[in-house]
Amino acid sequence: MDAIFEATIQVLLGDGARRLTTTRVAERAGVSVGTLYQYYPNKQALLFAVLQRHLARVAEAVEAAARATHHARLSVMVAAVVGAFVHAKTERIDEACALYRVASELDSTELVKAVARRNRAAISAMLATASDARFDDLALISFMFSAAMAGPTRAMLEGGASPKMLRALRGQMESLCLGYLRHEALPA
Amino acid sequence: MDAIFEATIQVLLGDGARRLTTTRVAERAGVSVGTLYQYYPNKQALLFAVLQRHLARVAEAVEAAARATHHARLSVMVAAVVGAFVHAKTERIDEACALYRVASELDSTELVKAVARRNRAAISAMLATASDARFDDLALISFMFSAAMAGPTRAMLEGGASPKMLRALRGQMESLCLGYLRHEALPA
Amino acid sequence: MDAIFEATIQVLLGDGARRLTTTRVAERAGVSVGTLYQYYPNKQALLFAVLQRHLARVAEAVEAAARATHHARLSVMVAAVVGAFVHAKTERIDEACALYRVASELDSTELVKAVARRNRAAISAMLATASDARFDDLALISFMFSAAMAGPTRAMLEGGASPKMLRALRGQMESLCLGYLRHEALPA
Amino acid sequence: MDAIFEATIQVLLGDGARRLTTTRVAERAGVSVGTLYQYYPNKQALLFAVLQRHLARVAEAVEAAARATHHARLSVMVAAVVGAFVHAKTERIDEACALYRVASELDSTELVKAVARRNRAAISAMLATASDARFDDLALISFMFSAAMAGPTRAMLEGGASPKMLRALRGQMESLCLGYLRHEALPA
DNA sequence: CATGAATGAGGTTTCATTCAT
DNA sequence: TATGAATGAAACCTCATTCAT
Repeated sequence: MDAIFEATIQVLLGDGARRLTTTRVAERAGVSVGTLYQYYPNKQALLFAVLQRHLARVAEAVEAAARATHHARLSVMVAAVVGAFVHAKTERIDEACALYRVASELDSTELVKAVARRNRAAISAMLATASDARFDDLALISFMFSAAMAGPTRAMLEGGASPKMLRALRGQMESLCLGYLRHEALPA
Repeated sequence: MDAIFEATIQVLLGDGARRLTTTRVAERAGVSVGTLYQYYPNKQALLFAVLQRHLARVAEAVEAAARATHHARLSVMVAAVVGAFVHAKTERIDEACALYRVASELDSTELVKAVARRNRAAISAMLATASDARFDDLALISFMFSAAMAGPTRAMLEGGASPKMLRALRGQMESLCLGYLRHEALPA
Repeated sequence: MDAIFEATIQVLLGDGARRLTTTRVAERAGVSVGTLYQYYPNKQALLFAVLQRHLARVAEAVEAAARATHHARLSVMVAAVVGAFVHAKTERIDEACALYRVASELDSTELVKAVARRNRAAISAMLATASDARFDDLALISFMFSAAMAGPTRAMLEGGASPKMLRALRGQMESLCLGYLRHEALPA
Repeated sequence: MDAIFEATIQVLLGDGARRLTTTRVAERAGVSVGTLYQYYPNKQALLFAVLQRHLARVAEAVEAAARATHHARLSVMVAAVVGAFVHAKTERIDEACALYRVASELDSTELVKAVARRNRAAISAMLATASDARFDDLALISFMFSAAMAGPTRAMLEGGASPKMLRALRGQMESLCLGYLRHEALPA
């Protein structure tokens, strides 16, 4: 049920990860605990599902942006991917923010890794077709690219971003990533 | 007591955040729970202390590196700060890794913010003296600098870094940060 | 419905008494829980019914055998009753086995007592007509007779009877009961 | 703690197996649930321990009686073993009675089998030395002997034995077992 | 009649914390 | 000061039962 999903995020934000109990989530969702357990076999499964949906959305956004800019110039690629990433993370800013707090409660390592792989694959494929640059170790470079987007985003969300900074974020991240890629591009 | 400190990290790494109980920590430390409670008034305080020590170390390393390179060129500054950051995080790699897992158990936001401020202040002060560049919004730029270091480091530690990547990390991070700063430097 | 009956026994055997839930029984029976509750007002009633049918069958077998051997000799009586008892218990060996596990879940004392009374009454009436023996305290003797049959049968079913022992059981039980009755018969 | 032991039996008798909850046991024992769980890691372990102590006592009584009558005559052996068994079961009649109700709640099959083996071994060893009888299949015969004691005892305890019957039980059981053994003894 | 999602009381278990020794 | 048994609130989860469809 979708109400349970939303309730989980709300409780996470309102009460914190430590106060997130199945009972509280059910209450907030307006259902009984029993009902919650009919949809999710246990607490971990619930959190896992919430995290998964969020990560999947972000990954899809990145993949779409990457696919759409194959064969473009670096600056276009970076603008597209960074834009998609920031937008996906920011669109449901509460969700993203809340989920940083559960990822560690959870055996989510595999899930996080899998999504990270997906992102890197999309980025690698994209960069390989750049019209104005060529790269040596695409695995390493796409890893850095991803991490370079994740770092400031996380810092911003966790820090309680000021509106001004949030607006500035996208431009700065483009600068960060583009600067890096140009620095690492093989000499023509 | 220092044994309690170490025990906390060991338990965190061995059993995970969910299994970290005061009794288990005391056991691992070779003392009784009662003793543990004589040093730390409650579980949160213990975790807080552990997190604080780690963050303080990193902050000190960054501050020292930043102070040492006042008036130097950008590339020297970046090399120093990135080197100090990576070294501090990597030196006690288990500790760093373990602590990512407690941040959520804890109302550590304030602590994390405070340390982040410290880092940014040090970096701002440093960048203001760069011999070969000048910047407009130092607050924003030092924020991005910090976040650009944190992102790949975290990704690497959480992902179970391969030795090869770990070695490559430092160079890549220099590239990332230096590329960014040059891109953002005001035209001479 | 008979499917519910069978399902109950299957669940009991397959999953144990602790795992026997109304939902599981309904599922196994291929109906919905709601339907189950239209046939049995509650879980106890279901178990009660299953136990009752089993006990009734055994009692009927014993009664028939007893009635059929009125006025016969002791050895004939014992052979008939033991044979009927063992056959009835063994015919649906899974059922018998399963039911030992619910007796405690259930306030079945009264039911068990009532059936025991029925068995003893039939046996008493039979023994009173033995052509070659007379007894003093028929209530006591028929109690012992019943219990002497029940003991080894239960031990065998609960212990997971080896085929060899199962075959031997009937002869041994005749020996047990006949030896007892002859020992207790009043001197002619 | 012994209070928990006793409380378990009392709750079993007073409230029935279905009402036996860890909370209730702790309450009755005058301790907190937490304390209960410091002595027994879970509910099953508690019940298991109670059952085990009872069965061990009975087995010890049977073994002692059997050992003490090696080389005696059958009638002496039977009197000793039956006497010991009935006494052990009757001494703590409430305990014995209560335990019939948990044995099935529990994965006690192995325990029960092990104790049964112990009893049969003791009885076999004893019977092998009888001065006035020899037997063919001692495994089978000791199985029947044990079961012949268990049957009436159980029937009596479960049925709510009348004092008169309880007194008569021992004599009747001797008669039952002795009659059987004589019937099965090989011809001299 | 049949269904099965929803309910929620109640069971088991954990664990931060205290305090008498 | 150190100990660790005792505490009990509170978490997770189950499952008999109901009732709108």
